[in-house]
Amino acid sequence: MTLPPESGAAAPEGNGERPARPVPEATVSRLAVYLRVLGELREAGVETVSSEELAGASGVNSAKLRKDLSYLGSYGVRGVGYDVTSLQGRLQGELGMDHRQSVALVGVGNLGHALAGYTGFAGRGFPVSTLFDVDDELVGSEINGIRVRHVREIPEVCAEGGVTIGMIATPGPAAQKVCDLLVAAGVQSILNFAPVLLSVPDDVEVRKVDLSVELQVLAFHVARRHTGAAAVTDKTNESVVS
Amino acid sequence: MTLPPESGAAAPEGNGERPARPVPEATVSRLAVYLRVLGELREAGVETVSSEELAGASGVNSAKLRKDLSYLGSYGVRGVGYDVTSLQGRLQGELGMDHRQSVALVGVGNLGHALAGYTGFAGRGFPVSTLFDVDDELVGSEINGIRVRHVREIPEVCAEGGVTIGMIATPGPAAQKVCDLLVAAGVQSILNFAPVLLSVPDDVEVRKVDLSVELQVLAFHVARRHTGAAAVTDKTNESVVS
DNA sequence: GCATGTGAAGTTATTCACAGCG
DNA sequence: CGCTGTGAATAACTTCACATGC
Repeated sequence: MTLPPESGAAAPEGNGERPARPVPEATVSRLAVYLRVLGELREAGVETVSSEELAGASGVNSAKLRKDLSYLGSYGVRGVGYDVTSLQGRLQGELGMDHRQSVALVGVGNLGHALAGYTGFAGRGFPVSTLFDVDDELVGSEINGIRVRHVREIPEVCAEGGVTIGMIATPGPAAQKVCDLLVAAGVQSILNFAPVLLSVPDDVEVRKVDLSVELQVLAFHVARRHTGAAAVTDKTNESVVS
Repeated sequence: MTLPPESGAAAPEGNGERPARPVPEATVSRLAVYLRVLGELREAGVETVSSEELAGASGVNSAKLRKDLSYLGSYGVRGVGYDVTSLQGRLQGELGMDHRQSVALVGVGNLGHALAGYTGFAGRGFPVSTLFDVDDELVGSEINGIRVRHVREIPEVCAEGGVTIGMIATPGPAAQKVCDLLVAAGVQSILNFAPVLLSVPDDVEVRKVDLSVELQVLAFHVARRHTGAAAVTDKTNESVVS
């Protein structure tokens, strides 16, 4: 039985905003992608999409998309498709965009500086509200209009500012210490760019972005091609063939 | 039948360096992590690790680690563990680090600039050898000692330089065009930071890093906690509990 | 008629648990 | 003995295929 543990009263509507469904982790990241695509569609004036179209624009197949959306309940119209605006709203709610999200970034070095200025975050509902660093040269300065504060201020500032998400872009050796400070400040979601494994209480969610790992996976495939082997077990490909 | 499809004529060589095993995609990214940890261990003077230790330091459980390594053949000693140096060498080979990898980065804006200066790449065997941009202000200048060239030069420069991996850090709208140029130049592995779906021939491997998606996944979990729900189906957690 | 929503089947990945070897 | 290596069991995820309902 692999079926979604259907949590009791389904309450299709009324205004029952909460089927309390257990969304698979793999689905969550795709929902974020669908949400971006829906935004583009809406800007383009599209009012309705079929699963086929939305899936195509998101790089997945339509069955997967429908299954993903089914975890949120039924929001499509048979024979027609999905209303772009209302599906967008539904996804925003599901992905926590109706709560205010406030992001703190620790480590304003090379990468951190770029992240602080990355317009993609604010544009997508994740304004970086505070910057932290240990470097006294930087503390007190402003980057992209945001003042850099000293790492030791993390506890107060994060609590005051209602920070929900912390990003760590420090050198590896500093990351755990910073992480501990964030956790102590009540931050329960952390995006870690430092190439180290963070230890956290298990009510804290950590996601790691490791750029070297990404390159290494690509290098593996380069090597495979030269070895002439059929490489990997996988099958993930809907790319448009030239 | 889940067993490795054993690809026909196995060992062309004398000393069986290649079982021609089909490494699962999920395993590949973890191998990259193990490789990093092994490097750290070696620098710390450690000569032998058990699967338990290496797994702990990598954030996975030991059964998974052993299974992962088993795809490369047997390199451990029962009752003892793995020799750090030789396992490191084995992984480097498997991950294509014995081929020369040369990385081209397209888009030297906010994020691209940071990537160009990211020491983690060169340090881990992925020197960024060439930068490209369309901005005439940038073309001709140097960043981190690397000259910025015009995007239209991609074909020649990539071919000459033997570029094996392309990184795209342009704004979304430019990404597909850049991607086409890279592909035309023979680049078969691309790391895409632009928030768009790239179309490529299916002999080209694309990996996408979407920072907003990462944040959104975290936001989802933030929202879940406030909803008090048991959230997700998943179970991916080996974080050290405080 | 047509596209959604979903059980059921298939595939891939993880974990268990223990045989086998140093 | 202890720790590796691995079949067998479990779980997660994907795809199929079709009944369902607009």
